Amino acid sequence: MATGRTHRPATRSRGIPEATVARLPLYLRALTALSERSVPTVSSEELAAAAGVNSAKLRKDFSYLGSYGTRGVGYDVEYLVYQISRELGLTQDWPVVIVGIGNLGAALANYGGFASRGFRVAALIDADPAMAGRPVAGIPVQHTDELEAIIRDNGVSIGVIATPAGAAQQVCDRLVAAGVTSILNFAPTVLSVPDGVDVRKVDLSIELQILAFHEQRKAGEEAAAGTAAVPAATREQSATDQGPDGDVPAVMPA
Amino acid sequence: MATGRTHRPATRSRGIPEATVARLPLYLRALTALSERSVPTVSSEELAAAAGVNSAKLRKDFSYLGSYGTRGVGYDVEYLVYQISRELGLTQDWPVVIVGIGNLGAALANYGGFASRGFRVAALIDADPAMAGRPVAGIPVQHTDELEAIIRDNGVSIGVIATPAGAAQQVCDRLVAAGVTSILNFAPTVLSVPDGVDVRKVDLSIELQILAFHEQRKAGEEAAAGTAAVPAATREQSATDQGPDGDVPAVMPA
DNA sequence: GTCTGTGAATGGGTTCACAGCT
DNA sequence: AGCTGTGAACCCATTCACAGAC
Repeated sequence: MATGRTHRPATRSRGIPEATVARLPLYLRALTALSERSVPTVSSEELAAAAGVNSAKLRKDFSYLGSYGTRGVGYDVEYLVYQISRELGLTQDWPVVIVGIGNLGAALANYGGFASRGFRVAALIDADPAMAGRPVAGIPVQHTDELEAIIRDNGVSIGVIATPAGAAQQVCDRLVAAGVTSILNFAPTVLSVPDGVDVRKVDLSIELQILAFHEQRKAGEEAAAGTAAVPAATREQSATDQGPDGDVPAVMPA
Repeated sequence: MATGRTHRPATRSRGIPEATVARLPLYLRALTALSERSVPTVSSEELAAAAGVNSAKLRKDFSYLGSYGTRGVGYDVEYLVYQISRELGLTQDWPVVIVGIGNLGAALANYGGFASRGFRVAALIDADPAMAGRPVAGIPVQHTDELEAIIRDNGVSIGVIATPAGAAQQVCDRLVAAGVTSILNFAPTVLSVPDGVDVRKVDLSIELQILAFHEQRKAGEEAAAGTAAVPAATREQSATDQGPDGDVPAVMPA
């Protein structure tokens, strides 16, 4: 779209590196913001700053998708938005179910970022009969008994688990048995799944513990450096590369 | 504690790899579960399975902390729990503030995983005057105006941002100015912070987009492989190595 | 015999630096 | 002259495989 590029993807080889995949949503967000401001083109330097990465990495990442830029000029914003969306599979509609409608489940149901990027909350499911029928974010909560039917009827392939830890594996098993092949797990447990099913986890307390580690380190160094060697420097773009596994999240086909 | 080990940390060199740090909380969780079941020792193989990693990685990780195992036997559970806790800085109390008490903020406030691991919610802060005084998770919400005073009075160094994207940078600036040096950001924005401040981000929609990418890939391959080449295999431990930044989350001193 | 701790080998990802297109 | 695209170098992380401690 936009400037009619005549490129064919060329090296449409298999395999975009996992680390690159994990950054595509970041680029997409930055590009969407530019698009809304009607900015027509952007350089790797500018876009990298907006996404919080360095420009060499960004160019390398884009090189895996194809040659979508123009030397001496930069990237066409609209065109890139389209290419990345397509690559991520966001040009199609993904119905998702959220299981476990506590505070977190409700937060997820209300989260605008889903709907805006091709994800549609097909159903909210909770084990508590008292929740049944009650609407959350305009969607009525259904009972766990309906889980299998909901998955099948809506062709759901992505499930979100926001239950307590104790229930997570059981819910996971049922989701998988019913046909779900991608799971986003917020429960603090290691889920086991069959081959071919992807699991990504988000764990709030783990993130805090990692911060605590660095925080402790800072405190130690400060003490070691005499009294007040506050390094507090000038405001700059933070890199915070938490990538795969916190780290580079390599979602692997289990 | 437990079996009096006489080791000195020996190679107590600087620098545990970031990828290792990101896994320590995982090991700690698995160990805590074993501890509750009063299991005295555990082999690298068993513990690795419980944490969802392979045993070579686990042993290498532990080797960075020191030689805390016993060849031919395994690791003393209690002793390891203590060592990892200490390494992560969880033997001290970390007061945290949560800013933005919507559904997500409330979910975080109610999340048990915090309190159980040395984190104490020192205050909940929201910009909406209507929220002020209302208790969430037993803690009264305070108005944003109080932010600086709360940080200073409680010696808070870790802040959690659960506000809408638009408010996040501003909140971040105020937190940093007031003395916070570690931030966990749930708002879908890139935050810029001065050197010396760590930021980790958790982005729900990014995780879903990564899943969608793999989901799309699966669908494509399935189609390519004729009709129904469902690989669905036997239930096994899922690796799902999402490490740094989704990837290996390298929290870097910005 | 068992299981840890770790050098060596391998593999991915990031960064550098520049050739090549506009 | 400017900015992309990419080989090459570098660095970090994972995996292998075994020596060494129990």
